[in-house]
Amino acid sequence: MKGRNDARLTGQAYSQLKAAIFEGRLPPGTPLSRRRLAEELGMSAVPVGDAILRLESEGLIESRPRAGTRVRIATPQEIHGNYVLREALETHSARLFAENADGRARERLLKAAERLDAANLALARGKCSQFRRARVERIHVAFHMLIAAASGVPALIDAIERSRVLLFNRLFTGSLAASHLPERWHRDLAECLVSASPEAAAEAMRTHVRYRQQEVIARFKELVEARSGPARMVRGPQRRTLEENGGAGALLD
Amino acid sequence: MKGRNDARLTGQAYSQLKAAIFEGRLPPGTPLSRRRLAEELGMSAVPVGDAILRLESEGLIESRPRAGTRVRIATPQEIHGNYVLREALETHSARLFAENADGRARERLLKAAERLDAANLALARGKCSQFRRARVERIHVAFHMLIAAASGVPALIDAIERSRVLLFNRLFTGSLAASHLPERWHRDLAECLVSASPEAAAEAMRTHVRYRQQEVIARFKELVEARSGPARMVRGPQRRTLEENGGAGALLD
DNA sequence: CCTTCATAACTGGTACATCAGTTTTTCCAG
DNA sequence: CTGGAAAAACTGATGTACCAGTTATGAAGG
Repeated sequence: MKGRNDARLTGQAYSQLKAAIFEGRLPPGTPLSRRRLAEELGMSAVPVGDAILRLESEGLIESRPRAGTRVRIATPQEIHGNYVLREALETHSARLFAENADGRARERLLKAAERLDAANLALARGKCSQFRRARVERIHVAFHMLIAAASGVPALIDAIERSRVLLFNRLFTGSLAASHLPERWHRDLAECLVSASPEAAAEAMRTHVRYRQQEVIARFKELVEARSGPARMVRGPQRRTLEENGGAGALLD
Repeated sequence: MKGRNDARLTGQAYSQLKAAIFEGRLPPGTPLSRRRLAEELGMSAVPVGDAILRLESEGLIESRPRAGTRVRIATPQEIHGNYVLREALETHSARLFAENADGRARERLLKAAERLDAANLALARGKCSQFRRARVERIHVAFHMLIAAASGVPALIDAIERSRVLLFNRLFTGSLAASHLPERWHRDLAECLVSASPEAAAEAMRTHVRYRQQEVIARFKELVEARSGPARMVRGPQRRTLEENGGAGALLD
């Protein structure tokens, strides 16, 4: 996803904002002011605006003209839709992997699956610090991108990355990432992708995605219900929340 | 795809540029200068820059920092990749249609298929003026979007629209849109989607997409070979091409 | 005629100032 | 206190000016 523009200010603003959103330093709902961000990032408002435009087109941010910009808050419908999209993309990705992947790629996938299952198990046992969850999530993304990469089709790889980005943001910042998975969950999937027919691989991936989908949506709903007691985040002053979340420090690496 | 920003200057620039690209008034390779465009559109360079940024993120335009912006030229690999992506998305879309679509949607799809086949036939017989091709292409898009819409999942619908947008631009401006299709091509597909099982519907769509993919890529290659005689568009002054393509008029509706 | 290289023209990137619309706060009447 | 209107503060949108990097141009030398 990185481009030639990362050297420019606009690219810096984009990267830093994106990272801050992913790592939970700017949770969903946080207001983002161009001027404020420009000041904290040490640049003018224009490149910040460009970065915001880009993040908005990726769905991480929403902006109402002349009325404010904020980190987007996901609805259950959106999460559901995102899983539908992922089912389409990753199912095909799995099929292509089973068809085309060479020996090296297959070996690497098996190893990645082992690592991922181990990390998930460790996470389920130990405590779920934000840092550890982020690390496991990175491994998880790497696993799926390994499958996608075997297709050799940039358009497909980008689309999968994009859909994951959206989901990751929503889930991670909503503290939904930590969930108990079957112990050999990814390993079984990987073995199927490596040795079964393309159709079987696609179906295995479909099952995989749908399982997660149901689990995540169930958790999300219960989370939403739990926090909807005093009907929060509906009214009230929502300015200056950036400072409350750590101020200038929230944007540093 | 349209948003609240269409009322703003940035939205106007976006819409007009997009339309001009689609309708062939700005063929692939045309250099786009912010200042020049700003002048012709009667606005400043900033909203034009925002529109360009947006179009770039959609893949219609490419821009090298401080060295120029131009309408993107597709490579055969990109076209192939786009069809791979479409196979993933539309296959799933067809499956969902067969699963979920209500009676009204099924009826409308059958009618749309009839209309599309008729239009294609007429196009194959008559002459292929740019205007007529554009019209048929609109019907074609509507047909596929009808299938996508039945899923009720915005993320999927947008992804399909986006992938079509890219392809349409590349093909249409490359004068590849006109091709001879089997007479009942879309009608058979529609009937399968309407009455067969989800799996059969998905497979029918897969065949459909792959058929077009092979056909289009073959034509594209022969087109590229045909025009690569004097090794064109490699060197030579490429400025002021906007004026050559109709000047200010090229951006009007 | 072809290459080389300096210069001029043009490009996108950024800063700053200002405009117009929205939200929050303030303050006064009830 | 309450309600509501006016004003203040803030927001994104846009215009203008300028900078730094790239490309085209054309003159000078082979």
